[in-house]
Amino acid sequence: YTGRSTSSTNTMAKQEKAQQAKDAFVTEITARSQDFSQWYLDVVRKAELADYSPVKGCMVIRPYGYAIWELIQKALDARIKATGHVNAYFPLFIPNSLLTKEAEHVEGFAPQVAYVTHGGGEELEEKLVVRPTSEAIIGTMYAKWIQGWRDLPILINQWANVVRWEKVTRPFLRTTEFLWQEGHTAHETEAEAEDETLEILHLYKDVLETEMAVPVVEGRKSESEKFAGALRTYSIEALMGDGRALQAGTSHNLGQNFAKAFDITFQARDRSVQHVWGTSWGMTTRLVGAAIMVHGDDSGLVLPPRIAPYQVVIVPIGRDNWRDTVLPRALEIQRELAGAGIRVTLDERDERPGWKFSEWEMRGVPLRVEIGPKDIEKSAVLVARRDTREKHSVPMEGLPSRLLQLLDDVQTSLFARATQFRDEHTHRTSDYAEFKQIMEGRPGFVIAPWCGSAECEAQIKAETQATIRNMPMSGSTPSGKCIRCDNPARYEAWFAKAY
RNA sequence: CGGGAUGUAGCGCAGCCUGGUUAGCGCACCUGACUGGGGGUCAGGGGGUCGCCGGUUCGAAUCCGGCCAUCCCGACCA
Repeated sequence: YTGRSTSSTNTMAKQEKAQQAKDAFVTEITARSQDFSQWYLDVVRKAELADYSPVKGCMVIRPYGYAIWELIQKALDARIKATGHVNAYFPLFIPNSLLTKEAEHVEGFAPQVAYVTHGGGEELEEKLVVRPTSEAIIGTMYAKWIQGWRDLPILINQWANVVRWEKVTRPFLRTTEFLWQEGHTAHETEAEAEDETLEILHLYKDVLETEMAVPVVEGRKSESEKFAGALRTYSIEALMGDGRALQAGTSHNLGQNFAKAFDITFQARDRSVQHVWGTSWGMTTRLVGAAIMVHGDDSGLVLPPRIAPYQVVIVPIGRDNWRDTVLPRALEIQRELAGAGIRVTLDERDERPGWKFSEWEMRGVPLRVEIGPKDIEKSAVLVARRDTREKHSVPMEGLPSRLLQLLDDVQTSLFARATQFRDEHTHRTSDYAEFKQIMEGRPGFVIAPWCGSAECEAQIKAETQATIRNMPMSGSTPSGKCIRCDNPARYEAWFAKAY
């Protein structure tokens, strides 16, 4: 932000001045096209979504950012409950010995774990792990709670914070501490666990697409990318505005791995004693980052109405005594809209209208209602859309239903726009030279045949920085050779450079 | 964790190289007035242990060391 003109002369034409002020503002947020990463950080800070704390990698989620998270949470929680799950809460601390019970699990998480070694002024006999995820503690409890097949399934979710000591952090996308929900279920059969894993995956996709207007690809993770200790991991993957992919949710079929490590057994219908089949799945505050990076533009945040803390902002406009003439009418409209179930705020601060317009645009409010003397005369208001920036006069009569309809339109068109962008940035090739060429820069997804070997996967990553995001279940089985080697292709894999 | 950069008021910066009154500027903020349909004008005002700790010096924002945090580029992850 370079600041406005320091000149106090009145010689500058009014228009010129306005333009200069506009330019000055525009520089307040780095242009998205110019530096996506800096743009993202600017939006997070200027829209007051989050702020840095004194602890490395730990952010403060500010009220506006938290409100977005709460709306995502609410939508997700409702779906989790509607599918028969219940919420509970497990402890933050896990005895180190429990984490180490599942070999792959501990190997995967050990480097990222924070420990508590002292308490009450004394060194602890056994250090405590600050949970990076809760399989260990929940598995331990399930072992106590499950005796016979009638105790199954157990379908528990928890909303919690977890800590992973990340080397590189970014607000929302990767923080040392983050908020999430983690579901942990136990089942009688392998098939049931697999059904559960996929049901949740579909549920996650629905939340992203319906609530957040973010299109995602559902698929299975490769061995190297799967969750530490899982049998199979599935994910939903979204494409950000800079052409990089973001894992937006994961669902794991744990098989009997954790059941065996934690002795979670039950007596089956045939009287035999068996280990349960487990799943775990989670989505995190990272989703807020996804919403920013998928929909945002040069002016800042663009929020899909369903996760917008304010869906409509009313900006009163007027002369001299506007507080007496315009404000009462604006308050009336606010009440009317709130009564129709619209999340609405009225900006009655003593600022100039243009200033307010820009501010609320930066904060991504989907619709702005302007009301001034001219509108009152016509018994109408001006409605401006954040996504298209169109501005129309709309009669006050029937305003709530008209706005509800517009909010739907915005939600739909944001999804359509994001889907189009994703599709335009999804390529398909079976030629490695072409693959490498496409992967220069930030192209989005590249669909390519893969033999399934970890070696090819690692080589491709080393040579192009691209990783296998997942292998969609809907993908056809390819007939030719692997993109990199001469072995027959077994999977259709979606590659991308990822966050 | 390696390579690079940065840290001075809420934000953006100057000052540092060459140590020396009371640390400066723009925006933002506060008070008042005029204004008000895309970031307005005038007048007056408040706000800073110069990231933290230590060293050198008569004297440190400035020189030296350590630490912390942030950003960018790589290796690891939601």
